[in-house]
Amino acid sequence: MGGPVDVSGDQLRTIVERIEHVEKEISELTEGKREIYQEAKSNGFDPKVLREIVRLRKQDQKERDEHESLLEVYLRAINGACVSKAA
Amino acid sequence: MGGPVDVSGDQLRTIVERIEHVEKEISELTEGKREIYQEAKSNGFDPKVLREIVRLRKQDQKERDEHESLLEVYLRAINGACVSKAA
Amino acid sequence: MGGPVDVSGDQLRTIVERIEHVEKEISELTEGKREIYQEAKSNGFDPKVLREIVRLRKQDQKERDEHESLLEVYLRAINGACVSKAA
Amino acid sequence: MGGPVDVSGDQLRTIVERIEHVEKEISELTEGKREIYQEAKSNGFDPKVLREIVRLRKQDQKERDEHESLLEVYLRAINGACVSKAA
DNA sequence: ACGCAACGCATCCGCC
DNA sequence: GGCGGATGCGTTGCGT
Repeated sequence: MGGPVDVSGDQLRTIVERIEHVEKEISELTEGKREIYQEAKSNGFDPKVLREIVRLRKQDQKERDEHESLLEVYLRAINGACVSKAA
Repeated sequence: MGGPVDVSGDQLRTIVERIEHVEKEISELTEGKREIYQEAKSNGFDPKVLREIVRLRKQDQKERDEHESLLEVYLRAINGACVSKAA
Repeated sequence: MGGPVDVSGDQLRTIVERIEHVEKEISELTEGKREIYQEAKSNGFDPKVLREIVRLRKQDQKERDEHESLLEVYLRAINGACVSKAA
Repeated sequence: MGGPVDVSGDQLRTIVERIEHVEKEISELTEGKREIYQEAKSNGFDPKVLREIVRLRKQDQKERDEHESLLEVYLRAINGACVSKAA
């Protein structure tokens, strides 16, 4: 224990403040999101269904990405060494 | 300080021990799972591919379930009040 | 089937896109946050401790706010509910 | 194409099923755990406190002390930030 | 040993 | 004000 810790004090403070700043921005955006849902609801849209739609679209995209990488894994497994006894 | 506290004390102890017991069982099973993977690997199976397979099967099942409940949501939305202006 | 449905369809699409947009912004900021932690770590800071600090400071701030508003309530009660800032 | 592949296929299927079985058991135990907490709650125990107790009992005393002192050092560094290179 | 990913936990918000 | 669901955090386990 000694000097280095003290030296880090300023760095530490900067880091923490940067994190806090970005977290503040995130929570503001989250708030904005909530307002969009509220507004939609007041226009007669069911928030639950809206969330479901958003969720599904996100998931579909993700699956597409995964299938791609999965394919890669399988191809490598076939070319490589999936099973030793079947070699 | 008197009886009631002691009664709660016993109950509390029982509860905590039950939880700890089930957690112990879980960690033992987790250990067993790890061993299965190890064994499979020593038999020449690529653990990564195995995990991918397990994961996919789980996901497929999940999706099936979700689609079901999703369908329900949509049907209710149609019968109910998804949009007021389009009514 | 006719106009009203299309109108709702457009509204719906707009809503969904707005939500997706704000979610994209959020995930970008989250990414930025991750990078800050990474950078800090590479400078020798323990991320876990950093997170703990951020968490504690948030909590302290919250308590401070609560305390402040409580104080305000008390002061207003004393003054007879006419002062806004305890001036 | 012939025997060996089929043999591997059977092995593979067996492995996957064994894994899925143990995972099923795990999730059932997890469910049981949840029920214990529910039951405790309905008997007037605060789940949060229960979890804390379990957590504390699990946690190694020594590690806790180390973590605590490290945190303290950091907090002092942030409040202080006084020295530049050697205390 | 590090980084990534999945799981479970704690918190928060909306609903009842 | 309690409850359930959704979101974000933290932890643990896995692969590299």
